[in-house]
Amino acid sequence: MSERKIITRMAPSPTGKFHVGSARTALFSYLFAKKHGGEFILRIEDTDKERSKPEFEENIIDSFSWLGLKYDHFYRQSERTEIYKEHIQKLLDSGNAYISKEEATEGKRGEVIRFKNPNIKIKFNDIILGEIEVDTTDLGDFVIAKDVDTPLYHLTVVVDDGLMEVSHIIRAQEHIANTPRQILIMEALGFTRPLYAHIPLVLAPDKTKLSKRHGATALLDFKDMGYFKEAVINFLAFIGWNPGTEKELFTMEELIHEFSLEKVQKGGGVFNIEKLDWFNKQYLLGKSKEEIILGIKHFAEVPEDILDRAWPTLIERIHKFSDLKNENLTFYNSLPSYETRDLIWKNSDEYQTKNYLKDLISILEKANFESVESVKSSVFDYAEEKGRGDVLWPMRFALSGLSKSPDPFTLAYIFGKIETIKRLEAAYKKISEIVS
RNA sequence: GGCCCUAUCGUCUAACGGUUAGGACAUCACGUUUUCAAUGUGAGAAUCGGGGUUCGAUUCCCCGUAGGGUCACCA
Repeated sequence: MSERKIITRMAPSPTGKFHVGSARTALFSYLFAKKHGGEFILRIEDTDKERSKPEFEENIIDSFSWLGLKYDHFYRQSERTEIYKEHIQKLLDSGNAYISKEEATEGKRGEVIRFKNPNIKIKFNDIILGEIEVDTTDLGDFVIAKDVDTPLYHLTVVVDDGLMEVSHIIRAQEHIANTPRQILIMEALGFTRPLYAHIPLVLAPDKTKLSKRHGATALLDFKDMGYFKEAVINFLAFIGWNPGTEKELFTMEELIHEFSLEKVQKGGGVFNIEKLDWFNKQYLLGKSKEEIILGIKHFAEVPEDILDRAWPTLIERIHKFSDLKNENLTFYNSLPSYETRDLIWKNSDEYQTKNYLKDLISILEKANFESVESVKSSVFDYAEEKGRGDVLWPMRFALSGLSKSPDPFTLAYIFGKIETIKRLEAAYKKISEIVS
């Protein structure tokens, strides 16, 4: 359609932590540019001196770098005041804007610069939504700057998109209402009109726009919770877009290759954290031992020496590393404390259990602890003979002290012979006390 | 309220006029299992309502209804 070089941009304002919804917008913008061999711009919209904060700009930059969204150009609007000044003057000179005397009230100045609204109908063709027509009369003569040195959003956006030759404005649907007035300014300034693609909103479970009041919404919170960036990207890409095939797992490269604005949904999509967890689990399963151990160490305290054997078990029941915090893992570090009676399986009794424990100790003293399987094979015949639950439950309980835990063979393998025997002996001693 | 947008399982979605309306997440059941988890198999679950157009509408049009966005000297 357009023969212009493809240039997209993400233009966040540093007035809060970078949001997952914004991250999704940035991702789409990035994917589209890269798919077409174009450029992607990150532009910090910090004209509001009161609300803009350096730490939020830093948060935006960190967010981009975590996700691996590399931008080809970086701008900061606060450094472009002269440029805006020129254009405001141009508008003033051409009669498209004027200095307006206002009633100076609290927080408002007595003089602002307003755009002279021609009161026409503006029609634009949104790539996702189709044709949209709005009568700009309702907009009135809107304010574009407080004074020549203090430009406001609509003016700066138009000037920058024009000067930076942005070809496709890909932004959230909440900006639809802004589009007509920006087109008005754009035409007054003589810039080439870009193409628009307003992408659907990311919604909270209550179907309203996702915001701070809906729990974790800052992108980097997800990093802190131990989610993988691949999972977050994959998940975010699937809110409002899908490839039309049944493939669900996509790398960034594959997304770049497959992405198209035509397949973007019109309506908003709920941020379904359970699906994110599922994506994360898929990526977790594909991670290297080193990466996994690193993640585990970050969120849980498990003795270094058993990690080498315990890691596959530790990630079995989690979706993301922070889930480890909800697991009871203290038994890995020290001898578990438990009620002696809990050692006894269903219909078994303390006398039998005591004997099982004793036999288990002698069997395991001769056992091979090379693998889970070798432990299992040494114990299993005995367990079969006496009753699986009767033998295996006390063995597992002696090792973990928990009614829910990994199986006894795995536990024994993780702990090794010495620690395993030690725990079984402790259990034997406990049960001996109530038997005698 | 004005303006604008949207509408398929609970959720993310497929279908580009003709399908037993497909998949995924979640849920449930069953199998496996000493427990939990994992895993395997299977099940339930949707076209907002009403009119058209058409031989035929999830699909196209209109009207309702519902939901959302936006109405700053913020971005």
